[in-house]
Amino acid sequence: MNAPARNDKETVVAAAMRVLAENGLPGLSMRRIADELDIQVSALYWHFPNKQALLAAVSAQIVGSDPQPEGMDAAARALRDRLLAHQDGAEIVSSSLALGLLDLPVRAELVRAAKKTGVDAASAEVAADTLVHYVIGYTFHEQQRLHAAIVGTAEASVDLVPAGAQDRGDDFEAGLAMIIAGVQASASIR
Amino acid sequence: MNAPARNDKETVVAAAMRVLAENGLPGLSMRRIADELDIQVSALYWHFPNKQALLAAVSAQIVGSDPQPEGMDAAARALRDRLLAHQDGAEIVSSSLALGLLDLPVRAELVRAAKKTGVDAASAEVAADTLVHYVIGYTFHEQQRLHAAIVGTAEASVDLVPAGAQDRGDDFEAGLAMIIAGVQASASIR
DNA sequence: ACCTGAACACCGTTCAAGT
DNA sequence: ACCTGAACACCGTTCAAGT
Repeated sequence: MNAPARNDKETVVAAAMRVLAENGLPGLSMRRIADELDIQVSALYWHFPNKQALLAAVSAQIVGSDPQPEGMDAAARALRDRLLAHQDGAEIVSSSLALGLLDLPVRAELVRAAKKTGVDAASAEVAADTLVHYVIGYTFHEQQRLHAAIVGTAEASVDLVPAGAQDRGDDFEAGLAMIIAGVQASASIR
Repeated sequence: MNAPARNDKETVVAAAMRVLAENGLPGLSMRRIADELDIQVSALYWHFPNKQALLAAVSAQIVGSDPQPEGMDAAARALRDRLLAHQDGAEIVSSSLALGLLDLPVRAELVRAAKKTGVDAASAEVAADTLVHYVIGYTFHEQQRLHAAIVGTAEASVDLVPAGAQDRGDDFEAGLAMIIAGVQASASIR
């Protein structure tokens, strides 16, 4: 009855986002994405050369496009919020980034903000990368624990979760403040 | 001719380390480990409940046991060296750690060294975790790029690799110094 | 205590062929 | 330009049965 499915990169990525939201990264298989679109798995390979390329497009969607809040702290927090907004967001972005398949829009703002503290250009790049590694590493860890808590026996009392989440956020802020203090210390040396 | 294979956790982990060294994490399958030991895959499940548990034992081997160098910088460098000594070491350790299946011996020394700078106990924990996230995140990124460079077309000129590796190490040191400066700055505030 | 053999329910990727 | 259908070479995990 329906006309045969006609998709493009955009609709494929949108389907992948839906599968990710429902099944997480372990459930984000090419077959499940194809099922979501009511097409054969092999059809996906017309749109993307392989799964990593598709995941890179998903990553780009997760980290969003240009308008970034100003300042190292706000930019770092914005990245963290984007990652937290999607199941296993940090892990997906981490691997796309490591494979060099993803440009992180927030990095430019981190470099800009670091320079404003008075460090030289090379140090600003280092500061940006250090912050990115911290935010992704911290959030990855956090999301994995969340996943383990869900998969593991549902023994954790429900009312401990919000309290734990608050602590996690506080620890994130404390570590972030430490790194920013380090950047500023590097600036005042010169 | 041979007596039937009789293994324990130790020999299984040793076999896994050999498979990892030769094939990397993507090639570290239960079947390949079983082949290395000349046993059936199912036999591995007598020794470990699942693959993640086996990977946690591999991770423990990678990060080594107790004697750690003193000082935040030396301890962080020691962790990095351990990760770099094994293919995909950072990725394996990262996931075991996130799943709460691995104790990092170096963390205790990082906490101890942080306290020596004069920060309070809570800040010392935050400092240790921040450093751990940085080291693992940085090294993960580095090892993935290395892998991508090998898999990708062998177009990169060979003489650029040592130079690039040196730059990577320098950037690691610069970021490390920044975080440590941040810890010391936190200490001098109080 | 440790292993075999067979099965189940999946994977990513390729390729000729269709419209 | 986009999709089907079928195949290839794999996965992790379970389970009854053997010694």
